[in-house]
Amino acid sequence: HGGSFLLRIEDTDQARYVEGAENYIIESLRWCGLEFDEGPEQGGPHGPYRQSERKDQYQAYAGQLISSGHAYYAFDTSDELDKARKDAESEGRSFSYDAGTRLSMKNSLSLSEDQTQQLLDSNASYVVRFKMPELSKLVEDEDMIRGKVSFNTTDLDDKVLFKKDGMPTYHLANVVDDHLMEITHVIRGEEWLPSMPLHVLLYRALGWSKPLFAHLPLILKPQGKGKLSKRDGDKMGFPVFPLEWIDPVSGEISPGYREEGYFPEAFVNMLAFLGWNPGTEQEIFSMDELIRAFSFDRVNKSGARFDPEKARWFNHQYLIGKSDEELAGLFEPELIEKGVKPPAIENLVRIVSLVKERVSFVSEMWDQSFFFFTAPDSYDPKVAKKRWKGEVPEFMSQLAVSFDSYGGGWDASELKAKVSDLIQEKEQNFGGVMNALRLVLVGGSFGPDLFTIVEILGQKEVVTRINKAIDVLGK
RNA sequence: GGUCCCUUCGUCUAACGGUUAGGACACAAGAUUUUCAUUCUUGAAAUAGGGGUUCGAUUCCCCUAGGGACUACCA
Repeated sequence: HGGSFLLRIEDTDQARYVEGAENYIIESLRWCGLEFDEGPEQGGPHGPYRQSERKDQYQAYAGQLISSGHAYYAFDTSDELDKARKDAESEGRSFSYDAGTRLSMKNSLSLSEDQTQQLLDSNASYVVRFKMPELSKLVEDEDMIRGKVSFNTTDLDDKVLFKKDGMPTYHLANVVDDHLMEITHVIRGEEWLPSMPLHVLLYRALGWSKPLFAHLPLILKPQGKGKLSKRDGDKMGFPVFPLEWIDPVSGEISPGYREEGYFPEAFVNMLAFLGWNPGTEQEIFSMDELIRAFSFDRVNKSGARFDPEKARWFNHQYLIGKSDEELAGLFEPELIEKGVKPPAIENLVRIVSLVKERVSFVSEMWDQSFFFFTAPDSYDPKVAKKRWKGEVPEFMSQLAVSFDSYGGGWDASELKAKVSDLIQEKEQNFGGVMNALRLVLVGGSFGPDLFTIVEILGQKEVVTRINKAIDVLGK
């Protein structure tokens, strides 16, 4: 839409302050490629960007709401509120601080003006509550995703707008800041839908025009009931956080998509398709394509179950879309970590091209290609039993001699022709020999084209491996 | 419990009154192949149930059921 993207930190709950959380949010957005134009670090015309630094404004607006009759002081202690809740519960009802109960509570509506003033003067702690209109009134608003959504004011309660610690609640801070910071679109999770009428009423009470609302569907657990939680990821082995997070207090580590080896493009693409689709059969979208294709009318209303398998698939798609050179660059550090000296870059590029189709993550390339870098230290016993028998060991030693004395061009097709001739000459079974040679070179029954492996390993190494296998597996 | 939102293959979803209900993931079978994968082909798989409205409902309305969210001086 060509607008500005502001990052605002909603840190009005001082009790829940977490060291490093703000930085984590910023780093996560950047990793995803979501660049914001204004925020706490770089500043901008709508600052400050932390609500804790905008504290002064909220009190003024709370005061304005009180003078205009849209809000009131409440002096109830938390003990008194607990008691009211308990009393209601014992009668089988649930307590709601609303038009029906507010006059029996301790607030500037039930108290006289003098009493209220006295409490205020004596520095009694108080909160400011929104005075929900008591007449049954329909609050309707247009949600960009859900269309018309309606609530009745008689079902709504008097929410706290301003806390006794001098900080606003989300409801007040969000409305005030969105107005002051000229926010045009409020796009948030569906869990906020029940708060929409309160927010609409607040905009009206303050005499402001409201932004557009869009309530997005939630991400649900892969199995079972409810929305996706960190526990589901731990249980099923997938991350729920974009970046690894280490809790500064408990030290608990939550894995991240970045650390698991997901490409940010794949992560964003996967997420974009949870609850939205372009209406075409295209599934792989770059950030630019996503920006161009996205529209609210193609966002679904119902929650979307997260599918870890599909997430893997997205990563696979991006992996095979990358150049062999780029992947080789990403794979090289893994080799060093495994204690392997990386081969010449052109060889590594070639190896990568052979295995990229087979994996979803760079980290999986090692399992598919280790035999290019290090001789197998064991032979799959099942394969050995099946393939290393009869005349095979004898033929293998002849093959070793033949490879050793080979003086022609060392490339896959020539070698294949040469070995085929030898097989025919000695009346061997082609498939049987191939499988045995594969066992010798890679240690099992897997891997890309065998003669390509032979070519890449080189004359000396191939001979060494054959002789080693004869030693280990016997003649 | 109350309020609000939602409901198409196992999962993500397409079809904005007329389609043999389409695609993708996962699954199964077959083909290819020197192995394992890849790839290709094929298959199985859905309109929650019941009422309306209509010539005609996946599509519009109502009820039921199921799911989800909220119900804090948290966001």
